[in-house]
Amino acid sequence: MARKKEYIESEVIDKAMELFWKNGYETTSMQMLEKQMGINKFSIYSSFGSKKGVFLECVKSYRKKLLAITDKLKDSKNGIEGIKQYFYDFLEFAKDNNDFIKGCLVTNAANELNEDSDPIIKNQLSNFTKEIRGLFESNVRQEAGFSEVQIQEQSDYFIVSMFGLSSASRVFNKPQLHIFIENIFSNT
Amino acid sequence: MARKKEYIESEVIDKAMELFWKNGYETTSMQMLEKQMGINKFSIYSSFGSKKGVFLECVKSYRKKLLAITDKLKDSKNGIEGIKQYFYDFLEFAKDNNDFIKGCLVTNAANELNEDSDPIIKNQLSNFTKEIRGLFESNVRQEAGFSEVQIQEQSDYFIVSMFGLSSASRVFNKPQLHIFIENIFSNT
DNA sequence: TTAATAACTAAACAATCGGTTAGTTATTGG
DNA sequence: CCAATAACTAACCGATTGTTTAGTTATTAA
Repeated sequence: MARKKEYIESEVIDKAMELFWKNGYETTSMQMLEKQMGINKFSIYSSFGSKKGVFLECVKSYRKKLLAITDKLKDSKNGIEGIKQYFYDFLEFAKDNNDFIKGCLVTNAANELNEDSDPIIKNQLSNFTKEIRGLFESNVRQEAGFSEVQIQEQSDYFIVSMFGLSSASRVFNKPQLHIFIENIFSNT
Repeated sequence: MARKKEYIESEVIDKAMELFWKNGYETTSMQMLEKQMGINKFSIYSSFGSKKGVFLECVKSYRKKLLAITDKLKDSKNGIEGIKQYFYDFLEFAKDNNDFIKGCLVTNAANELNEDSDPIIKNQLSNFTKEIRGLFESNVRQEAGFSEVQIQEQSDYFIVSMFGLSSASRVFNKPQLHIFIENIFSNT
């Protein structure tokens, strides 16, 4: 019927993901995406429609990759200790080939947001954050003696710590981030 | 001799600061700066040389404004309790007219950084972070029973929490951020 | 009053932004 | 083998990026 695609969409998305992860949304240009994905603009636009389309597809793929880690968190009956393990697993997940810790793709992008940001992207990132928060909540709930209010407080605290871990990775090195995690969980 | 400037440099810098604070470095354009500062490109360039020049001047001014809060932290003999107060003071400092919490100008900008970022900006932001960390350290040192290693760990923990507070402000509201602060200090 | 100086306006600069499109190349069913 | 179809290349789009510059207006010392 017609010519075959010379690339696999899921593969080029994972390549694009690296860029968004490292640089955020705005700083990543179509030119950079062309180079990194190894295909040209036409192919990118015919496959994903727009830059936003590429990004949202990357978020989807990122979410999928995170599932392996969050599944472990979901299945663990270790309560807050399970969350701690999640933070360590996440740190491994979030580093590139040079041990540079990229933080969380989603929280990095969330940090770019302001009142005027694209509502679709805003919504996607917000939903993602809520999803993780829900996982934290159900784990905290396993712990004895917490009221429903305290459970929410603790979960939000862990979410905010995740943000901190993410932003701090730009300034701190890996051992320091490990100290950070130890400190987060030192009072539980 | 010649015509007088029709603006005061420190005043237009403070106006520019609002933009960088809210939007970060990249997203803030010269066009936006012109409008917000109330002067045109020529004046901006003749006063500050470049966009980078404007930004670095903003960081300087931001640092000055923060001094009022850090001075309180420096003079307090309340140890970690003093740091807690600093976090609350900072939260007040970091909100705009609509109660939107902008986070920290410096940590917001730090979050944009990657390996390829401008080394001058990178350095300025890193120095700033170190300065705050130093303040935290001297406050933690006031507490009894901490080893030198523990003092550094605690200080880094507070710095990272500051990052978290900053990034999280994009997603959370003010009451939740207050809960976050309470949680940070609940184990001390 | 006038010449010198500096701050102003506004248009333009090359480069890049995200996005499109005309024309060519490869694949496949009939 | 050939027409139909879709993926490719590459030039191009208008808009915007940070930055510069030519020309005008205001100020002041002489």
